[in-house]
Order: sequence, then C-alpha cells, then structure tokens
Amino acid sequence: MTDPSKRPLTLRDVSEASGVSEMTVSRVLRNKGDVSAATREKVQEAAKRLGYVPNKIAGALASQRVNLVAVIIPSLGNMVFPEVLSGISEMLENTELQPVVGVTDYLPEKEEKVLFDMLSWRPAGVIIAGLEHSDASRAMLAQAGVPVVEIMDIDGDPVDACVGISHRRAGRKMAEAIIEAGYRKIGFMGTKMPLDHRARKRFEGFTRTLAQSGIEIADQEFYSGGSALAKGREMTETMMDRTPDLDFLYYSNDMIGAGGLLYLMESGRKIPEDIGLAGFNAVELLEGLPQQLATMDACRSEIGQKAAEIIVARHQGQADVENTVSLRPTLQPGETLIRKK
Amino acid sequence: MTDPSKRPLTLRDVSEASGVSEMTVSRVLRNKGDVSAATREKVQEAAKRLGYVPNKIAGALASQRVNLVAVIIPSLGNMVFPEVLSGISEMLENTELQPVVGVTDYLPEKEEKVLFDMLSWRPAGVIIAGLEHSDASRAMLAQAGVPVVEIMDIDGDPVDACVGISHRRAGRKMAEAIIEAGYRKIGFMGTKMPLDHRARKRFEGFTRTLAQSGIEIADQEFYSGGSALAKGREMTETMMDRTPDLDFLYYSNDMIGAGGLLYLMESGRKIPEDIGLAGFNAVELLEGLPQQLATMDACRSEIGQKAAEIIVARHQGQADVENTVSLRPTLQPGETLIRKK
DNA sequence: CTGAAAGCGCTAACAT
DNA sequence: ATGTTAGCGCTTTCAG
Repeated sequence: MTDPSKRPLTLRDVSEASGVSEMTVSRVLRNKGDVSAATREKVQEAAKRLGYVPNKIAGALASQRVNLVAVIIPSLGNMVFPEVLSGISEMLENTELQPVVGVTDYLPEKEEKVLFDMLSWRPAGVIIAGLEHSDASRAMLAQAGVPVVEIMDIDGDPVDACVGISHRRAGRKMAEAIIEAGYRKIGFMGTKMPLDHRARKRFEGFTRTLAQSGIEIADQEFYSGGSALAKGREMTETMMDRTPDLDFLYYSNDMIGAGGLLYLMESGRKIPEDIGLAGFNAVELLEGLPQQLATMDACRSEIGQKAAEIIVARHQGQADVENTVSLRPTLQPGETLIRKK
Repeated sequence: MTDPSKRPLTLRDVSEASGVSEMTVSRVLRNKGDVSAATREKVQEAAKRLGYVPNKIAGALASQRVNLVAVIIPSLGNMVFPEVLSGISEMLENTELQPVVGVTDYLPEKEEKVLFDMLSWRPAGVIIAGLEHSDASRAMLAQAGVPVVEIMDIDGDPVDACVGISHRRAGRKMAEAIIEAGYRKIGFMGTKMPLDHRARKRFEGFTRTLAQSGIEIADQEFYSGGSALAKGREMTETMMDRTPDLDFLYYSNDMIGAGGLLYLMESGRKIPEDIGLAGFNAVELLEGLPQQLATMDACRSEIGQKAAEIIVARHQGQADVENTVSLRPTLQPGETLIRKK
C-alpha cells in the first residue's frame, strides 16, 4: 500500500497523456491491428512513463477471453506436483496461456470449493489431478465449457480428456518384477489411502498380481503425516520386528522407501540378497542415497507437458485432439531389486 | 470442453429461472443486504439447479474489488516455499482473500513479468520473496496501491512491509556456534549464489564473523542444478580430498548437508568429533537421517502467516500495522555440532 | 425488502 | 490508420 492515494491508471490516462484515442492506445498495448510507428512510439512512451498496468479484469470482461489455465492439485508438499507444474509451465511458456494453481489437500470438499472459485474466473481450461471427484465437481467440469484434462491417472472415466499412467498396471508390473526376482514374503507400507486413489490403485494392482501367483501380502503398515523419511524408518522397524522373515518391502513412495533403506542398512541387513526394497516415483533424492532404491517413474513432467499440450490445442480450436494419453512408467531396479541369491 | 455449446450462465438466467430480479439474485448469492427467506430459497434453488457459477470478472470490475493476494516466489521445487505458502493459506483460510502463486525461477526479468501479469489482475495485496528487485519491479510495487509484503529476508530496504529473518545474522550465529564449539578449519559448500541473495547474505555474515576471530574459510565449493543430495556427496568428497584436515563443513542448505553427512558416515568419519557439519533450513527430511544434522530454522511457516496477517490487516483498513517483522531463527545443534573433543 | 438505472475499464464491431 | 459506439456481467446507488 505504498501509495494508497493514487488510483490505478486507466487506458484513458494513457490516452490523454499521449494525445491518442483510447482505442488506438489499446491497439498499441496489445499489438493488435495496424498502428503507425509514430503513434505507437508515443503511446508506448506515455504508458511506460506513467507506469501503466493494463486492467485484465476489464479486458477479460470485454473480450470474453481469459488466458488462465486452472491447475488443481492435491498438494505442493509432495514434489510430484511441482514437477507436473513445471511440465505445464514449460509447455505454456510460449503461448498466451498461463497456469494458476489451486490446492485441495486431498479433500473432495476443498476440491469442490477450489474448482468453483477458479471456474468463477472463467479460465481457458482446467487441468485437475485424479479421476475421482464429487458429483458436484464433475458437474462443474462438464458444464465449464472449456477443455478439461484430468491427470496422473487413467484408470477411470474422464469427464473430457486425461493424461497419466495406469497405477494398477504400475502395481502389477512391480509385483511381477518382484516375483520374477524370486522374492516371496512381501510386506507393504504406505499412506493411509482412503483419499489417495492412485496409491490405492497401485496397491490393488500389486496385491491382485501377487494373488495370481498364490502370494499374499505377508504384512502391511500405514501412516499419515510427519516426516516421510522418519516414518519409513519407524514403520520398517515395526514391521521387521513383527515379521522378521520378510524378504521384500514395497513402499508406496520413495521417501518412506528411503527411510526404510537407511534403517535396514544401519541394521546390517544385506540388500538386496537378504531383503529387497522398492518405492515409487523416481524422485531425484534417491540419487544421493547410499544404495539406489528400486522405483518406478511416474512420468510427472511428461504428464504436465501433455496435459498442457491438449489444452493449448483445444484452445486453438482443434477438436480432434487425442482424448486419453496413457504414459508408461519405467521400472528402475536400482540396486535393491535384483534376482535373489 | 465437455459442453462447448452451452454459453456460461449469467445472473440473468438465474433471475429468469427464479422469477426474481437480477439485483436480488445477486444479493442472495453474496449474502448481502436483507432478502426474505422465501425469495432466498427460490433463488438458491434455481442457482443450484442450473449449476450457476458467478462470473468474478464482471463482479470484480463492477465492485472494484478482487479477493486475490499475489504471492511471488522463486521456485516450488525448494520445499521452503511450499511451506511459506502453507503459512499464508492457513492464515487466509478464514478470510475472503485467497493466494495466487507466481514463480520467478530466481530470474529478475521473470519476476518483472510475473509481477506485471499479476498486478494486471488488480490483486488486493502482494507478498513477494526477497528485498532485491529490479527498478521496474520496485516501481510497480510502489505504485500498486495495495499492501506489499516482502518476505524471507529483512536485510535491506523494503518497499512497504517486510517479514523474515536476518540471513546475515543467521550466518553470524552459525559461525559463533562453530567457533564456540572449538572447530577451526572450516569449509563451505553452497549454491552458486549470484541470484540467491539470502544464501549470499548468510555466507557474508558467516565469513565476516569467522574473520573477526581470525579464521578464514579453508575451502569452498559451489554447485548448481542436479540432485542436491547427490551434489552434497560429490562436493564433500571433492573437498575432503582436496583439504583433508577440515574439521567443519557448513552447507548452505540441509539437502546438500544431508548428502555430505551420508558420505562422511560411509567414509567412516567420526561425527562430530572428527568433523562437524551444519546445514540450513531445518527441513523435515533431516528427522529420518541416521544422525541429526545441525541446522537453523528459517521460520518458513511463521513468515507466511505473519505476511498474510499484515495483508489482511491492511486490507481491512488498518493503517497502523507493524511494518517490519524480524523473526529469530533457532539454532538446532542436532548431533553434528557439539563441542569438539 | 425489492427493483431500476448507471456504470466499472476495456475491446468488438463498425465507421471514417 | 484511427476514431466512435455499444456493450461484457456484474454491483453500486438510489428509489420505491
């Protein structure tokens, strides 16, 4: 509030200062239509001198155009989502569109509120994490009248377009790799999942595939809140005490996996001979661990890029844009998921 | 673009559907002014049935009021900033205001662009990281006509209000603690700092204080990009090879510090007898490390809260709000900064 | 308690 | 190449 007195400048102020009509000033400032070099000069000088900042609210109302893309994600603390955002920003960089972020904290009611608030600004498109939404949210998305891309997950029924990986498949692939490597007594650790549908789907794909080989999860443990690394340690200790003969631990994310890894190394367990480990997400952090944790890349950056690409294409009027983009995560065995013995 | 045909609904549509004047519909939807329970009912029913989403663009233009607070930060990848954001969101939760985030990637030109773009939406306030801005940016902030809070840092000259810690003091305090603990041969590792003013100020405070005790940094190493944990390892290895008799390593952030810690433990160094370590930021991650790294809390969450508090107070017309809030980071010695011998 | 009229600051569509 | 006119969808203000 440095200068609370000064009313924000309007086009009119620039018009008067430059002696050019408002309309022409508007043209110059938007690089629209033909304007002589001379007037253009005058206007730009005046605008800069006054420190004019256009009022997009008025502009948007008049033109019925908003260059904002609503991006709705569960959390910023997860690192996964900032990376998706980077992908989006990158792709939007050279367009007129720009992302605006809303956070839901994994709460459907909050998602509903955030969505409503963002839609009330009439964005040019919506990118939203997940395929599970309340009825009200789905209705809003369906009625929005702009492109909607649901991201991260493809196991479900998108309102419009979707870009992501199959988490069920990811769980299945991991199970297959673990069985293939000869592990049999498997423990699972993850977040309490009622609202983390993707973690839940991975778990489902995982257990189902094990079941097909006649294997049942030997132990499991869930957490919420706190330092993931520390939780990974704690849960691993708890579980190994409870079920000492486990020969593999599957973690629903890399951070708790890293905690488990550190714990087991300190306990003197031989990895991966004695016990194997795997996480999920391929976070950068893993590169600095004493041993490379097995993981699976969730294609975070590509998801963001592809989603943004779809929004841009649709925004430009292309109707024939692909509607579902299924990305394939790659298994990175690292040094903790290797044929047993 | 699920239903590209349907033009977004307007107040008028709700008005017609409910048989109530636009004005009264507007009143109901905003809970403003007195409306009889009966009409209120009718209107709400109609609005919900139609799936009406108010147009904030029109509303903002008419009322000259926008409930958005621009929050401009260098990066989302740093974890520091999401935490500041949480503090802001938390504080704004029960007000009519809501944060909108812009990211600068530590680039002054991008900051200028982001600021310009955000100001063109006429936000109710601005929270922006750092005290160093281009002349153009400072001018925009000064002219914005809304409260501006510069955060993270207080060593400098705020445009309006500011909330943060003194990074010079933080560097000094760490130096004092290290000297006090008896370490003398000190190495420093950090990011290449031309644009990270806060890291630079910590470094300055640190070296200056050492100098006063006649100590000079014995070795230093800088990095950019890549996995911070891995970089911490690499740099530490490089430095210990080059200068084997170092007895303390000060890292400009906890992630590289953690990498260094893991590396040194693997190398069989006794910590903190043999060599001491410290980072900066008190990130949650540290809780899961095999040994608790010394660090200093940057008061991230409080900074966000306080900044938001100032915006809210000013927004409500309080002119007498404190202008500079200096928070005091606490040194957490952990297990890696303890009296030598 | 409810309604009618007059803009908010800009741009689309038409002049000139 | 430049200017004029009429709104965009809502809220403010003032009348009932």
